Amino acid sequence: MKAKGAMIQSVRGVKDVLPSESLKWRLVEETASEIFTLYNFKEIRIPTFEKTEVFKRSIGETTDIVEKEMYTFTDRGGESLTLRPEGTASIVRAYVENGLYNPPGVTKLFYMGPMFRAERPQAGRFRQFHQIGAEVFGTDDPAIDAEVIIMLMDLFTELRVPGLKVLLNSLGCPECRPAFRDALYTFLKERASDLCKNCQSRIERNPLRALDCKSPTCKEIVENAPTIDEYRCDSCETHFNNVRKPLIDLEIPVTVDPKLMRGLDYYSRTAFEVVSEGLGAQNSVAGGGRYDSLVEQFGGPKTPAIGFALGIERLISLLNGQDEEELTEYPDIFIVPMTETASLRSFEIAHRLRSYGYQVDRTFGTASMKSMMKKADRSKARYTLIIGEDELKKGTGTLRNMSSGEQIETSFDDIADILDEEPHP
RNA sequence: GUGGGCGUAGCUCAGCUGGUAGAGCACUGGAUUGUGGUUCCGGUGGUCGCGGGUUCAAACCCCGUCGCUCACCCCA
Repeated sequence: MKAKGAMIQSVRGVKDVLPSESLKWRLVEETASEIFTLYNFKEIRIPTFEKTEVFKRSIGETTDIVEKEMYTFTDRGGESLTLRPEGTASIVRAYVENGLYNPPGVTKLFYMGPMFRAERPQAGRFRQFHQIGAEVFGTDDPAIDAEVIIMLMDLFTELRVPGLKVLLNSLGCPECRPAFRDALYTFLKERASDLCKNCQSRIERNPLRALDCKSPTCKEIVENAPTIDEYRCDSCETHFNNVRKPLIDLEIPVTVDPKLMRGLDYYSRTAFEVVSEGLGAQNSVAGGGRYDSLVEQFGGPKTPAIGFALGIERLISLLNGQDEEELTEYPDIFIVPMTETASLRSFEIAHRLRSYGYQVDRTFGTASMKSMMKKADRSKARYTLIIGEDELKKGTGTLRNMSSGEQIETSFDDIADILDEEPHP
């Protein structure tokens, strides 16, 4: 590489999706869109950045995301804007702003796109990453909680992702959670000196999070900590049971995990996470839960809601080694024009074949026949159409079947018919 | 922000106790005046991440720096 200008690298933690991967992305996005449509979800497209306030108000001031992970900048008018670190906040803002609660009823929305968090990158974690998410507004019927989880698992099943399980918990509601929180607080406070530094600071800020600390000593201590089960009110308990029942009936691999907490402040009741082995330390492919007071916080009418988001990069890494060849679309026909005149003539032929829906490519530039055939071979086209002096005189081309090596001379008008007769492999 | 590992050809990597660079793949030409995939022969391609130090001599040792990567925190 003779570097005249120094190479410019991409920003840390962001990735290019190269052609070798992009078909998998399309498969994931299209499949999600199809499955969600089966459940009558409608797509919503929201901006990539918002007023910073949108995220501060929804995600919570003391969460890591808001405290240190947001890409925030000041625009020309002096207003603080932020590249969205997640989708739900924007969806809620859009739901309220556009009055989607009218007419009243259930609103089912999905979205996909990039999210931004200024974290240190590692396996399965990027600064720009992509999520597919879905949100349902307007009902707290546990049936919708179950439906949303079933829909998510349908997507994974359709994509044939192996070895997933759903971790499920209910975080309680504003009625019962405070009591649990207090109990946990005093429990932790009494043992503060034995906890790791992180958990010590969690006691005041967000004691719930000490429950899924990975430090061995904390794990041991927390083993005997009070759990939400003991504090859930009757209505939360019933709700939780009714979320679980349909999942069990449909044999969705659900594990109740009383220690499953959510990092973001807005969750209540149902919380779930879909985890996989083989993702490294970041083993969660999707996460979601219920947020019954967020719409109100955004100035809308009291509207219960539930949603989830899945990480596209993580999902795709679970797809690796699966059917990569099958996904790729190779040309049906590759044209090798041997002269200038042939090159000109091939425009017309290629154009007609494409209009019939065939994928067509050709050589560019001058090269030996041998090297042009090599290019044809590498394109993995089913057929090569050779057009040289002899053919031009007769108005024909030589059509070569690249797997059998058979070739026939054909008039340009008949090529499409010949391709049609051959079933696609 | 903290810690570990790693930066050698386009890619994957080798390079012993320091002696001024190698393989495979890829690319390209030929064997085969208009025919690819196999084989054989040849060729292009490297300021060994960058800067400094030690030394007669550094890809190799030392210091710094940048980048990548994994992990912690946390999350998708």
